[in-house]
Amino acid sequence: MFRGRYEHTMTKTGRVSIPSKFREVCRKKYSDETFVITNFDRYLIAYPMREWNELEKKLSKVSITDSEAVSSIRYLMGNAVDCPVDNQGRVLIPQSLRSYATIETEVVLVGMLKKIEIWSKEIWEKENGSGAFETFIQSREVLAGYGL
Amino acid sequence: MFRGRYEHTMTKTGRVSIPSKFREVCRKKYSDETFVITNFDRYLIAYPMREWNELEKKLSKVSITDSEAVSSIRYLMGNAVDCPVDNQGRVLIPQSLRSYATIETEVVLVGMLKKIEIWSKEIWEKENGSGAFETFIQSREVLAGYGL
DNA sequence: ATATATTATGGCATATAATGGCAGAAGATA
DNA sequence: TATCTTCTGCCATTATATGCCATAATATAT
Repeated sequence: MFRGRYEHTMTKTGRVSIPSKFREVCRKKYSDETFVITNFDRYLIAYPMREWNELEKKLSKVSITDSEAVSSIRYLMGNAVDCPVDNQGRVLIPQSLRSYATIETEVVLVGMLKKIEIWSKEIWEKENGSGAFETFIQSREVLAGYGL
Repeated sequence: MFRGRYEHTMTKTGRVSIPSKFREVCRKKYSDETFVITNFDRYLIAYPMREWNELEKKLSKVSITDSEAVSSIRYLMGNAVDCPVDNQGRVLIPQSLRSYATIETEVVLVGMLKKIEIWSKEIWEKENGSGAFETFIQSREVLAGYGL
């Protein structure tokens, strides 16, 4: 599982190094080093290809006549991009996703179990900077519902 | 599976480049680079030939006595056009389909699992532009019914 | 502490993608 | 048959993506 937080810088061409611990998870657990990256709220989510394929398998059962479901699929699939990891351990994040998440140079990568979140550092600090501890203390009881 | 969204421009002669990632799916998964394009809603759908054949197989089970189904089939089949991909990776979209989807120059291509949607950029932005995320959040529960 | 390996990242060269332009081929129309 | 239109192949250009090498920083081993 992916865990931990890393701060990396993006090159001018839009490439970001995947932390080596994450790549190790890719090799050992998924024996594949390709991610599918999509935008979410104000940040990006990178799924290992296998996890993404599971999702697609479910989505492909949806009838083309179910227009509400189709438009959700259109959102998910339309924003998804294959991002293979190169020999230097980097992915190219396409312009569209960069501008969506307002990523320019400083990037925060967060391991989130089966996927990775990619934030612009600026937005990360706004939403998860100081105050994150207090928020955690206040809302962690909800985890009780999951056996914690 | 086809995924991702691309904005391309159509030439004056009505040719549109198929994104290289889509062509790669054609080669690897379908080992064929011909699409069948038909109109659907206010946009076009391009099926790889093999997927189109599957669709025809299902449609051929419909009884001629089911006049409602028959007229839907007539619509789908009557507008379907074979569109081979040329050496530059482009397809010619016939005039009839272009005018149906009001495509003039700017085109949005969306990977939708086993098929591709082709939108005029103008209509795309009206229906899927800003606010798409909010719509997605609101309607994604429908996907829960499919095990997501 | 020093040597060695690994990681992150910048820079550059090359390949590929997208697409405009043009010319000949094929087909339609008069 | 002559003329016009649309289709199709090919070349050229530009921007972007990709591969590779170099370096600096960090971690690991001896």
